Amino acid sequence: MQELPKNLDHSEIEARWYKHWLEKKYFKSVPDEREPYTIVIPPPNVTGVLHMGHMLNNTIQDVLIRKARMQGKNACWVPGTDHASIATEAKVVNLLKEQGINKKDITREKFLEHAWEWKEKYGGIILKQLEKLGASCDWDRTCFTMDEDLSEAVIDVFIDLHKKGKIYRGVRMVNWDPKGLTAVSDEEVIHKEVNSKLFYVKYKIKGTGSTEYDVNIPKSSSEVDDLLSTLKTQKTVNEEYITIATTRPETILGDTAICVHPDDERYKHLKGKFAIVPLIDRVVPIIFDEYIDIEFGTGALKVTPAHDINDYNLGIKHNLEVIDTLNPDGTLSEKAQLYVGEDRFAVRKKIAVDLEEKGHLVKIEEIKNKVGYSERTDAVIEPKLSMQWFLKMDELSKPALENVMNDNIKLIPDKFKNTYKHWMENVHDWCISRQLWWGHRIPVWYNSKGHWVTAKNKADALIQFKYLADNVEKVIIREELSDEARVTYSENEIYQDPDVLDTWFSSWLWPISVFDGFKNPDGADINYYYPTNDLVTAPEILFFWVARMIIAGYEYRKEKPFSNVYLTGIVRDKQGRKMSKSLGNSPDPLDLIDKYSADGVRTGMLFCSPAGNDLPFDEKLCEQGRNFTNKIWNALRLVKGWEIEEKNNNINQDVFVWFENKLELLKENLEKSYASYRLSEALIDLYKFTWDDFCSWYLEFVKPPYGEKIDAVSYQKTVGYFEELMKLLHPFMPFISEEIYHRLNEERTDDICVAAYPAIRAYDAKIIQEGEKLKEVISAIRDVRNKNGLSPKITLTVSVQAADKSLYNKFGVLIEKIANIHPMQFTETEVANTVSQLIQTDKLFIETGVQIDTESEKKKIQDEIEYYKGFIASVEKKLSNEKFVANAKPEIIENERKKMADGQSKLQSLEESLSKL
RNA sequence: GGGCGCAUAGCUCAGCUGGUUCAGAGCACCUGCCUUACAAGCAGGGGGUCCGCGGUUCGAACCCGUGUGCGCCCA
Repeated sequence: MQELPKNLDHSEIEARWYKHWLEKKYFKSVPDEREPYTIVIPPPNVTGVLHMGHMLNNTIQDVLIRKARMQGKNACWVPGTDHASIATEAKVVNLLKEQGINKKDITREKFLEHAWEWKEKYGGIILKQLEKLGASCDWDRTCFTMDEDLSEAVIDVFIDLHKKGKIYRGVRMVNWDPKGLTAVSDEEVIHKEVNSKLFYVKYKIKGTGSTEYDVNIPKSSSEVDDLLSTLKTQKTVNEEYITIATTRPETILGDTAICVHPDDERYKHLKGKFAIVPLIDRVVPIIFDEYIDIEFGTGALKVTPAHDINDYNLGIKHNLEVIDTLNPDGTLSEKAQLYVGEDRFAVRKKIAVDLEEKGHLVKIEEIKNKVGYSERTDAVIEPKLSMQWFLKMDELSKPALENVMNDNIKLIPDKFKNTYKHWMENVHDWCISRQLWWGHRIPVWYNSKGHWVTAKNKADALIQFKYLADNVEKVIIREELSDEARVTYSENEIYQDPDVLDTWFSSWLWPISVFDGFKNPDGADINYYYPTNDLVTAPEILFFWVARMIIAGYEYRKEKPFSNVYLTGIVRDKQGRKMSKSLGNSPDPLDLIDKYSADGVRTGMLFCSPAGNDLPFDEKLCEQGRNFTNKIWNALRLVKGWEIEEKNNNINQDVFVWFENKLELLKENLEKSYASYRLSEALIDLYKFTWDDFCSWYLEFVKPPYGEKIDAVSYQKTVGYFEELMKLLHPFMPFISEEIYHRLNEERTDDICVAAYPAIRAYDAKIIQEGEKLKEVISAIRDVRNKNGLSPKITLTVSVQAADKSLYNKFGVLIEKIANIHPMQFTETEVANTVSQLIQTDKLFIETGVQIDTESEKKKIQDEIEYYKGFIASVEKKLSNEKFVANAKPEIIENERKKMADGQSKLQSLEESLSKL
């Protein structure tokens, strides 16, 4: 027998087994006659490094896929990454900046070269890290959203949806970074609370107040001043103003309405009236909308549709003019009329002075408000209107809603159905364009007049243009074709849209495109693997990604992309904050694996993560996982340390029966947990079973006394159980289970990774109950030993009073061994000077060899008597309640009767003990 | 502002159709052990107004209403 080290070197076995599995191609999947079980990975960001969220997410996927593989299904887990336009482009821009290269100074082609170079160098890191976790992906199938085939699918889908009339061009408010001269996504805007000024500005109501001042035309500047002061102080009787509050007075120049709440008594009389914008005298309507917060400011809002998203929406609703008063660099444009070319913040100061001078400024308040800053340039974000591409969602989303609501696609946990429904019923059109270079370039071509066609490439675009031109000519043949309408095109004239598509516009095709389902819609792969089985992802992208995959699935395959969506929780730190790179509160997963082993971290993550619930991460959980691997390892050391003797004394026969039944019960429970995706529960059951039932009870039962050998039957049985346990554990702890499996039988050539998952057989609940009672008896004796400060080395004398003696006949020898007692004796009466323990209806009398503290023993028994008296009374009350007897189910009444009988029997027994003391 | 969810031991959570000697697990804690697999361990133990209030019911941690406190999503 070889000497096994006290602790297991996990990094050695992890490297060795992962390599072995790869060599054996266990993770590889090709279509065959077996039932497929498929998962597509939520493609991590190609710039990403593994974080705790990935750990959780991929551990869950690996558990599911490994179990399916062992169950004989054709398990296929497709890995890959997405190109993450925004994040990657930002990374590359920064990298170039470090090299002294400014994105603006190089061509698009050159930039993309750098980007690809970057991707080739760093893009695979996260997938390599997944291997460390033990992820059993089919690496041969690794995909990237910008791979040739996947890209083609994206472009084809754009063109197809455009043909179907689902894609259109429209104006939208974006987060504009005036310093970086680009739109940024919502995620890249940092909202900071700052001290601001709230300017109260009054606008005159048109048609009020006298314009017929009886004054002379001023002839000198001093006369002008006089006149102004006169006008300022002079209150014209019927002159009326409406006062608004704003933090951004420079946007007044773009105002096209004043809005108030329809229920606001202060302004009801202004219906149908107009206001005059100060300084530029633009006449704008006063509109009424329930959007207005009556309490805020004056209850009147200036509406600037070009520079605020809410104002923009009001503008659409009330058909307002949109006046964009800003240039891309944050200076005021010609349309502002005043301060043209000056910076927005300089103008804010100036305009305040000018408004004051003209008598429009009522007051200024200091307030705190939130202002968005660009994550990259720290410039104040400017909401800005720009032309974008949109996908119409109303029709497309219908099957996606329906098939989730009818559970054709199950969300786990199903509480997310509500959220999903709410979103899908209020779905907005999807803005699919991004002002970036890295990504799939929009397949739209323009001519110099702004006519456009969708086409896969320039040659195709020219053909499209020709077709368009010919048809325009035909349609307009009778009239003179205006120069503007005449479609022109030439190699040099036409150019492609500079924008790229949203990254989700490629990842929504993922479950189809990874199986080549667009180019090869009737291919072997797509037909076999689609629809996939389970998708494991985070609830935060339920809409961004999951819903859109479902939409694409029904649009392009007329079929769901997956049957179950397991929504994981968010991994949080101890303070409840989401773990994130920017907060720096996330441990490095690879360090954790190093410290606690992959198995340890996997179980640590799963110990505490029911589906859909946040996971308050604590490194202690990984430690617990590691300790679990250590426990298993040491169980192996024990078993491997036994010397075997070729004899069969049947000594442990009843132990085997108990353990086998208990094992079947465990398997049944595991199956229930798996079926409802309660992986955490399955793992905890396995943990408890392995630690308690197997290690603490079973192994102690069959362990031969010191210096003795074990009989061959007990050894074989033990090895068999151990192997079966390892199979059950393998999906959760792939490395140690494989290692143990081989250590238990060093000649074996098969691997647990592809071993058959144990089948469930029937069990006898009575046998299990008997086992539990046996444990109780042993624990009771240990308890007495502990409470009386008796060393485990002292052999105690125990008598038992029991109506049914079978348990003691069966397991007496075992109890004697485990609890270190002399052979048990049966008794019909109380045994004097002993400590008694009540086990169900049996009574143990334990001689401690020390003087019994009668008083405390009495107290203990009296307390129990009190408890049972109360208990019996409550049961009695129930049983004497006519309504209970009339309404409750028969088995429940029967159970109450049994409770009553048991309670009475115990009470009697306790009273007997008391009287003997 | 609209929608959704949560509240059970010090912590994290189970408690599946309202009914077991039903209030449970893991961790943490306390006591005793370096017992020849494991101190990353062994044996034992204490600990709860099931958030408050009201209701339905023979019976409520569980169902309904309401209050409070948290969280998330959308605007």
